[in-house]
Amino acid sequence: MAEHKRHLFDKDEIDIAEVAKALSHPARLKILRILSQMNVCMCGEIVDLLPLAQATVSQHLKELKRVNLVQGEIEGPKTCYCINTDSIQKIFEKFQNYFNEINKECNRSCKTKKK
Amino acid sequence: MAEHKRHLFDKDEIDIAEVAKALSHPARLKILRILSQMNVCMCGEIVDLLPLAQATVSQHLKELKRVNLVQGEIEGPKTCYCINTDSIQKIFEKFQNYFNEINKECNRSCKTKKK
DNA sequence: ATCGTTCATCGCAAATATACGATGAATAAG
DNA sequence: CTTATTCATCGTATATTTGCGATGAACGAT
Repeated sequence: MAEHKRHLFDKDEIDIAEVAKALSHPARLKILRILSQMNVCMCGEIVDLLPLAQATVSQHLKELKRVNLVQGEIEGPKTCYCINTDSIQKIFEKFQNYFNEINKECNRSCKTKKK
Repeated sequence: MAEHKRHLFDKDEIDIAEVAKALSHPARLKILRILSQMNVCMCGEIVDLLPLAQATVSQHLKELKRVNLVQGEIEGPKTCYCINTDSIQKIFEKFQNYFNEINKECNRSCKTKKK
């Protein structure tokens, strides 16, 4: 009786919501920043830069991979992570479109009666 | 032992994460769309357009107000909701900056070794 | 004053998310 | 083969989110 109704919405909204969810934790935002600065990097390096345990960071990375913001490739015992540039570009465009849409026709907001 | 570590991150990341969280549910994305199309509108109208109970919609509206995406004004027994245009503009700029930042220096991603 | 409408909030149940220690898989090095 | 390193995953505890019925507050209309 909770978190069951997501399916009842438009695919568009569900998709954007998924990405927003992935971006809804400071640790994940920071991981993306780290990855964008460090080029390719390994999980351990990220762990060293965050106040979180290795298991937790691994979970956050998994979530970022799930929505395609990040890609990881196993290299022997290590795993090499990096930003998924193409995907991020597309994702950002979706956000941009959404924001444009909800910001378009709003000259007539209730601020007119605000005072 | 959970959801306690948010405070340990940069204010910047915490702020963006807060907004992303508000945008992380399809119902809330749809509510914003509805508000942007209907000009000002009352909670009841939104409830009619969503597959959710009134109490639930009210909660979602509260969350959207919390991060300033929406403003609401009580008018007698009704409450008039509308998009907070100015605030949305600022919020979008933050997102934009963040995306630009993580997308900047990534010519050197691991796709080079992808194949 | 009473009634109906509109909505916020409370209290609860269930689902998810967050965090971590422990374990195990995979490989490199010895 | 043994060991050390790196990481994913499992299991678990706790916190948060989602959803709703029930209730009550605020007002307009009668």
